[in-house]
Amino acid sequence: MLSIGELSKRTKVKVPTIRYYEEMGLLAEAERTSGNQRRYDKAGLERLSFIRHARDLGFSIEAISSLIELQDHPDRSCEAATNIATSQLEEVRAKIKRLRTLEKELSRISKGCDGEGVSEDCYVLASLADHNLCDIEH
Amino acid sequence: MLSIGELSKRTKVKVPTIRYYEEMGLLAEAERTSGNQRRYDKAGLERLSFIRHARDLGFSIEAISSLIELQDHPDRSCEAATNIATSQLEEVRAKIKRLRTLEKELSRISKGCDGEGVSEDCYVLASLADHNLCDIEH
DNA sequence: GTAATGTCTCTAGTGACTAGAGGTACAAGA
DNA sequence: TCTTGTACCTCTAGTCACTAGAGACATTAC
Repeated sequence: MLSIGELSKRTKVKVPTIRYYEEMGLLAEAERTSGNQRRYDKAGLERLSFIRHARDLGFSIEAISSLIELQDHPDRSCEAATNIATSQLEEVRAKIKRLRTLEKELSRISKGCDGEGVSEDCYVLASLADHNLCDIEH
Repeated sequence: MLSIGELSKRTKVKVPTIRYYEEMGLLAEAERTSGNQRRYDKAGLERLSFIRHARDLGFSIEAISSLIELQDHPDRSCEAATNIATSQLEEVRAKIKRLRTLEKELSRISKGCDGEGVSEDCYVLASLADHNLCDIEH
């Protein structure tokens, strides 16, 4: 049985975050010692690893809740899991697209000014003040 | 002179957000009518447009504060502005990089399961449970 | 037995807003 | 001039996914 600190080290999830996940219902309430401290078994470790991995991939707590629901019912169709993963993928792609636009614009703005002048003539500030100076819609 | 609602329409910044920016010190405290309602002039409109544009480009409130400081002191070197823009660009690039990794991984996971089986055999769930099934470090 | 470290609960803070309650001001039409 | 409807005011609390800190108790190593 692992203490919360040991579990934290193994999963690289911080101690308060583990407690937070328990509060949010992602982790089952842990067993306790006579002194009221949490103890975790292999199942707890695996579930936390699952959560951590899903969070790393950007899934929301809510999405992870749904995925765990499915995990706990191995007989259910996995369509829902695939849907969640697909919509997460779409979100990621949309974010990338938007960030690429920002990147272009920022790089153009940054290049426009060498930082050697005075702020009155700064192209960075001028660009931010006047959207018409932008090449791209954003 | 514009009411807060008119300013909101022109800049596409929501009314409570305008009040929030004032509270955060991004916008100067607006003039008031005898009945205590905010009124804005051209300078207010321009400043809010600046803020909105910078927020659209992902600058934090804090970064925008610094940029406004510079705007208000046209004699200062614009090096700081260029630095802020450059570091924002770097952040955007780092985010894109990370999201691309996620995209690859999610797309691989999604493709691995057609959603037609039962969750016990779902590749999406298996992948999330076991990081070793991942191709890429993330 | 004692000291150091770990753990407990609870509250509050983060960033950038958003929502809602309860009350007041303003503009347009009768 | 009065009324009605909309806009506006302040204030508090909620969002997401944690993070920080206080003050008290438990465990472990020596």
